[in-house]
Amino acid sequence: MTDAKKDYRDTVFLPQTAFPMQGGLPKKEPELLARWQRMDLHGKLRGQSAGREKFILHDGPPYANGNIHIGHALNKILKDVINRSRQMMGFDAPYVPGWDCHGLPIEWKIEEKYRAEGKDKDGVPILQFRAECRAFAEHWKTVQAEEFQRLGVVGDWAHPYSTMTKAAEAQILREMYKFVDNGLLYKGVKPVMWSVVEKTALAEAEIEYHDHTSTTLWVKFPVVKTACKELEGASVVIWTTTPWTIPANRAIAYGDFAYSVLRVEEVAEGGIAKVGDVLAVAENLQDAFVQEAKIGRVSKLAVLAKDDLGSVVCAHPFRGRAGSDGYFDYDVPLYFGDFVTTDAGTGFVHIAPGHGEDDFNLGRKHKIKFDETVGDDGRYLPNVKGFEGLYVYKPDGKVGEANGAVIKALLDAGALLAKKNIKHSYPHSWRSKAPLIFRTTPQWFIAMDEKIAATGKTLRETALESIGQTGWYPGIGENRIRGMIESRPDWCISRQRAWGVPIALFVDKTTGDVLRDKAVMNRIAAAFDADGADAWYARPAQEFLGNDYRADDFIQVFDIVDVWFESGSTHAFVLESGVWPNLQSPASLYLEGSDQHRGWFHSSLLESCGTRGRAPFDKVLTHGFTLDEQGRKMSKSLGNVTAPQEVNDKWGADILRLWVLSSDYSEDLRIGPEILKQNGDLYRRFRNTLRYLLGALNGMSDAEHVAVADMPELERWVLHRLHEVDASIRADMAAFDFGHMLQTLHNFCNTDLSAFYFDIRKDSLYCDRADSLRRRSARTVMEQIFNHLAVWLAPVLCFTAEEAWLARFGDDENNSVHLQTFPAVPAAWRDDALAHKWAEIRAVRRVVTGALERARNDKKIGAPLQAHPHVYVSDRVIVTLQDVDFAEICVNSSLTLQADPAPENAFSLPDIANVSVVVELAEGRKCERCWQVLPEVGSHKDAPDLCHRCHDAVTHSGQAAA
RNA sequence: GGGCUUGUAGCUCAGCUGGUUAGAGCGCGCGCUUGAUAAGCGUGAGGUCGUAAGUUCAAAUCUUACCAGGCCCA
Repeated sequence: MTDAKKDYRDTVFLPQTAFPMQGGLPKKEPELLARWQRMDLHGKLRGQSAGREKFILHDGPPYANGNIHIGHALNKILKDVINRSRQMMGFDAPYVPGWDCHGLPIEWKIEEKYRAEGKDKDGVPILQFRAECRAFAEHWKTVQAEEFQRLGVVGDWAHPYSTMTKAAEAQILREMYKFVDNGLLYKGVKPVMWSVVEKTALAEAEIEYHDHTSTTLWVKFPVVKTACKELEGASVVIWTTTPWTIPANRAIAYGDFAYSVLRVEEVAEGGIAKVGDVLAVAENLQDAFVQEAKIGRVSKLAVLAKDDLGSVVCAHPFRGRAGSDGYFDYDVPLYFGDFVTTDAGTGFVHIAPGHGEDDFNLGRKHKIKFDETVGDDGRYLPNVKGFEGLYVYKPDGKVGEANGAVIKALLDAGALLAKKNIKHSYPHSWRSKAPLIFRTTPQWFIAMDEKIAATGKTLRETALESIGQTGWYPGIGENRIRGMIESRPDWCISRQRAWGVPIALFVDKTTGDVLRDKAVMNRIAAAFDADGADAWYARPAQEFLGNDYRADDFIQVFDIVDVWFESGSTHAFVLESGVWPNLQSPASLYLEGSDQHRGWFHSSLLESCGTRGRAPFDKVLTHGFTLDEQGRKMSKSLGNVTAPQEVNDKWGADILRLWVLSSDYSEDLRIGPEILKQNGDLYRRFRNTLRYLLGALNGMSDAEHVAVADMPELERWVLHRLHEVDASIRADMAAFDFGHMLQTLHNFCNTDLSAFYFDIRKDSLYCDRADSLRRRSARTVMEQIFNHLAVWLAPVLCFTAEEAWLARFGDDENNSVHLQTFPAVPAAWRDDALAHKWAEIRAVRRVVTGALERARNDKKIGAPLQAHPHVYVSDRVIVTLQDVDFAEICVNSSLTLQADPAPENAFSLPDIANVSVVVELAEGRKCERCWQVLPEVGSHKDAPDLCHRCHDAVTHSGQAAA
């Protein structure tokens, strides 16, 4: 033959596209963001979908006090994918992002700044302080908005909501007034951690634990009433680390374990017990007690169990005390407490409901009456007769006289058995470092179990009903929030703080009643409309009260409302307000981390049930938390933190989005370098599929289109798959099952397209004449694949799908994949019989590829085009395969199908019966253009290296596609 | 300590109401291709289903305990 073979590369239609293989996302994504901004994508979306059925995902507001972390990214990405997919399913899905701006963490930041400047918060005018808090929140709101948008989140970023706007503050107040109107708001008391130095309550996070030396006491409480003979004339022994709480004692708690009744037979040196005393203590603490109390010898009279103690009533050790005017003459009953342990003490816990959490709860459970005993300055109040005015802690934080006075009184009463100093961990103020006390304070509550006049139901009942009417995703969320609502106490909505919305009420100084005058409340709310909540601090009380009342007769309430009440009211000042006319209430969906069963879902549910009688949402979806690759919590000290900003810069936001959707977000999600790399690989498959399609569609025009009926079976099978995939992923999107959707899409790209359809059609695409029916059919179908795939991927890979879309349709600024809806799939594409047939074809093909692999290992062949498989199958299968070009399907140059019995050495697969393959070399020479090995090559004098097809194609090259 | 919850190949996930040798994709090894080429195709090796008991003819799937996580409380 000729020496120099002709190079036919230029006559082959190789894929051509400007869409690069490498994403370069960190650089590309900001460009696309700027483009969306320029073209006002969000505005176009809204305009385009006006009038459609609405889907309202109401944003739960993040707290504006720092950069976003990976958990924020997870949350916002998930919301964005849901919004985008609903939009593309044909809904109008407007999204208004929001921020939670009031609250303690921001106050702390400003206080911290003051401390650094040597200033004291209390010396700063409150309006100035609030202004600084506002500026701080505003700053972080701006930062977070940037960071969220970088993730590709589309929404009304120009008009977000926040809890600190005037309109929001005014509406929050109006929501509170609704609870005044419906009678659920009441004033009660609650024990809090109190600093007598700062005269303020402290939140959990403001408390530091340091060692502190406390005087501990063992004290007798004489039994005065009991059904248990063994306890007649005996005393119950309690142990306390806070002697000053003894005057506030109202009960004694016992546990579920054995108690001994002991008779003192002998007192050791220094002991103050008396011979003949009969004392009850927990059995396994009795030895320690006997030793501490310096009791020489005891005899055990009896052992009692939990049930023996239920009916016991003691007297307070100060009963009948001179100078107390009978103040202590009440009964001290015994109650079971599940918090009682035998770690230390006597197994009996003295209960002062005003001075401890467990104490308060037990008191509430048994409706124990009690007084406030200690004032905000740390002194006993006047009602504590005989002790009034004594300091528990002095204003300088030092121990006051109260302990000493109590100990002396106990000694006088003969009730003290022992005392001892111990060093233990004790709560202190983070500011003054002074020790704290538990103290009841007046607070505002929303009642859970009072009937609302309008409905005749309690808030708890209404909330529980609403839970049943809400769709919970995953379903287990319902159990969780139901349990919480069933068991929660009344909602304490007041805080003694500065940065928030004041509970703007007036309380009558003489009656203690809340002023419920509509005119006054309206004036206050109007002032909030005009000036925000600052009005409450800036304007004189008389201005609100008008001419009907005198400011001197009322106490103006300066407590602020719990921030959970604020965010629980977002449905009112965002969805219902009319400020965003796109929105409506109730929301279709609330979506947050599973911690919000206790937080935002919970407070929104209660707020809305109390004011509107139903939940503000139809569905609630929760996601898990982000952990590192080992499933551990992320922390700076472990060095396992993945920051979204870093992922954006290294991989791109599309990879982060892919990570969210490829994970099972209903559980906790893991993230780290390996998982990101994996998602990078996953991404490449999607990107390359789009890229191959773009390359294959180079120069495609409508003139090339082929009617479905005229297409080869392979193309019609692909259309069937499009139909199938479309149905599957629409169902997935509706059910928020994006993991399954992504898997379906990935398998489609991977298994159906890349490894099967594209692999087979490469030959036709590259080498057939441009006007051939086969090639035109392939391009017609590939156009459909592209149009579907790009749109299917758009909610998840919002940047890449757009990039591909523009590469195909031009970057006219009105153009965007995000303005598309999922294209309709003609029902005619579905062909179950064809699908069944092609499933069988692919099964036989697997045996062929297996045989080719063995031939390759035997060095018999290299590329599949060198091979000519002899395929031995049953008559039935021959019928299946006879009207398709099975050589083409297996990417071989030629192939023989035969129904003969297979030779001994034929290749077969265990799971595919009656199919065996023997691989031979294809006969003939390699066509230099299409690389098929065919006997005909050499028969054309003018082109001795070409097969018939290629000769024809080259001869008619003028008709080649561009 | 309590409530809810999770634990299947290196990774991300399927495995419904218990029933043949536990699946997929990725990654990894090997081979092919060099006309999707920092790509494509084929193929192979990976799991005592957290551990231990129990129920059952039969358990990843049911029960109990334990271990290791997570969220929310205390």
